[in-house]
Amino acid sequence: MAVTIKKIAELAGVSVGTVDRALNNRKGVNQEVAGRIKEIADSVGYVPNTVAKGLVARRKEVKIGVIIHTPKHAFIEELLAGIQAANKKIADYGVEIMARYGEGYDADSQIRMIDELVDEGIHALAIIPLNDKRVVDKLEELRKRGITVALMVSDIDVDCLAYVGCDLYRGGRIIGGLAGMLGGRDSKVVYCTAPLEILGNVRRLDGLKDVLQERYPDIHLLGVCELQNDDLAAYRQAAIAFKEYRDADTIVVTTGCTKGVLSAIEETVFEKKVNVITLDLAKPVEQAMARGLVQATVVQHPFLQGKKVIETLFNYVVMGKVPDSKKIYIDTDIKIYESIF
Amino acid sequence: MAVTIKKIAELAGVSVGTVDRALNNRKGVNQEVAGRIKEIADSVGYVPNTVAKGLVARRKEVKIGVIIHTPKHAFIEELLAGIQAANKKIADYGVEIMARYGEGYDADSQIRMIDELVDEGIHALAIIPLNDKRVVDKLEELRKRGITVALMVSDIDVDCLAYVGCDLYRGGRIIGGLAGMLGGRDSKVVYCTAPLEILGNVRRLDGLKDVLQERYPDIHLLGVCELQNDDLAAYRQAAIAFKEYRDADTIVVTTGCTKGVLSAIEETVFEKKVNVITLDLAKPVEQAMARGLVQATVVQHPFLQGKKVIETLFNYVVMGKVPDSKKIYIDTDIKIYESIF
DNA sequence: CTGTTAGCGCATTCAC
DNA sequence: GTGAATGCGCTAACAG
Repeated sequence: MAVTIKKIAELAGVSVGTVDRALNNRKGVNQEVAGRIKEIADSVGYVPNTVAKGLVARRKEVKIGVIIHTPKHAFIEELLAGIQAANKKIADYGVEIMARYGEGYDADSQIRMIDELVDEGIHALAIIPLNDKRVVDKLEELRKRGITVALMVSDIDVDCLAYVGCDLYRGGRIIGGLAGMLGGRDSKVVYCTAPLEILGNVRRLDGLKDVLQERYPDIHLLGVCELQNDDLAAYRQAAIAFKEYRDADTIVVTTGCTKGVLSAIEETVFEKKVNVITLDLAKPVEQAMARGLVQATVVQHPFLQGKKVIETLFNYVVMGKVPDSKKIYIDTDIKIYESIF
Repeated sequence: MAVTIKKIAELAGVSVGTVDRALNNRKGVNQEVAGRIKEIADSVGYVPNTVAKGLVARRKEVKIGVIIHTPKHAFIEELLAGIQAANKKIADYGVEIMARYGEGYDADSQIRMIDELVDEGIHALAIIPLNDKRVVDKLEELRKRGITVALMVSDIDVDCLAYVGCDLYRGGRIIGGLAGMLGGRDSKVVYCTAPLEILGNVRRLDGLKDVLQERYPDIHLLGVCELQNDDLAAYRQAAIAFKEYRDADTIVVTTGCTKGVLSAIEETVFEKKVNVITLDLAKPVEQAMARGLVQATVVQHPFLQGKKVIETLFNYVVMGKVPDSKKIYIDTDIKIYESIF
């Protein structure tokens, strides 16, 4: 039987109320008494019961805001599923989640959403942040107002509770490693990326470039195509680009809209057979893997990312638990045909 | 504010006790009343509060037994860490974990451990089962006695709550796919495996063979070395085997004791440069990756496996939640140099 | 068959 | 500064 505040109260010869006040550093306790209580708690190895704490927490409803300000692709759907899963788990603690979606990469619009949620009284916010000074300032402002912020999916430079998501720089390195492994030492690579307004996409590209330079100096990065997050638009842009890069033998696709790009690849006549490396595991990618077009895909576990952001915010806001690290990285893994079929 | 049994009691014009009895299908409730209560609960979308449930559960201490009957390698250490992590999370519910370790692959010894734990009054058991009829029978017996059993790491054919672990057959397929990807269509593969008393190891080998047959018919599986789970012994056995397989160009190491085998590889003069594919991410593997000996490693997330088994048992025994599936598969992923460095 | 109540461990409020 | 009491939602034991 684990030790409770009641037992500590007995041992210290005080009431549970005093123990509670002492252990949680609340005001209104004699310094000496508080010290003695803490010592006793320490010596008996007291650990507060999170379940009971949770039951109590239920009394004040907590609202967590979510802002996903990017087109809704497979990745985002999975992310949302993860958020929902976490929500289900913590609903019993009286936590409510309020989500806002937006398309495009407009900082003003993102800021408007933040303000909306603040008006609705959120206590915490999970956001895929645009890399814009105004957004940074706004998030700093929230922090000052006591609203806890967690970044997800893409990290930017702002002081907040934590960033939860993949290490995208490493993701880029892994892609680079795969390119080297599959394409050989002197292959020619074309890199397709989602818009670089999302800083994570920039970092990923950096990772790739660094690996190529460090470990595969003979690989030639023919070009970088920044594609719109829309299947048709991406298709058109990619089709044009690939004509220019006909001597490519490795194509990397890190956009959310793989479908259009994959079509463009299949319709382009390359000089040799191309290896294709993609990001995540949407249906189009699976199908392309099935028919041998895609050799490997680098997965970022969006479901887990969504689940973890909410859990992190919940643990802090409701349970008072500070995350172990400011960077909560989700693994970046590699899947091949046999991983799925 | 979510709906509680109290509110349902009000709506139905009965007491909370009756609602509790009705919703949990306990005896001693009028059929009609029970039906009405269930209807009301349904219509208002009642979801029991797991936190409150947990607090109550704390009154009767629950014991979960753990049997790890295999040498303690890095994989097992991680598995244990996962079990401990889960334990920490559920200690607040009054759950205690009692672990037993054994070396070797002796079914009698494993059965003895099971009996010991049963004598100590466990309510549930997580076990890495040996594939032996007597073990199967013993586990069936536990089930009949009302002790919930979950298998971990290696699946065998016995009716229990669930198997939690990787799909090892798929793991074998992934290894096969990697071998094909790295070694080329006509490479020569040597496969080193941990003892085949653990059925999972057999399944993994099956997966590899099937993939080679289906997708890489020209790859030649030179030989299968069943190595002991002891670094020195494995080293000696492997060194002898590799002399015979000097024309190999791909070596797969799926033993827990990679260290000995990796040394043996480095000391053997192969006819060409060999690609090495390993299992999991122990220190020796990392180091070998760093110096370019190992190209890829297939990871099985032992930490997660351990965490998940305990959570699954807990959810069933304490919270009454039946797992969604009898097979709870943990992802099998691929890591390369850039995944780590 | 049904209602009432105590209590799981903690936080909070109100007395003192 | 401190103690006592109440309640979070649920289960179990006891009363009726």
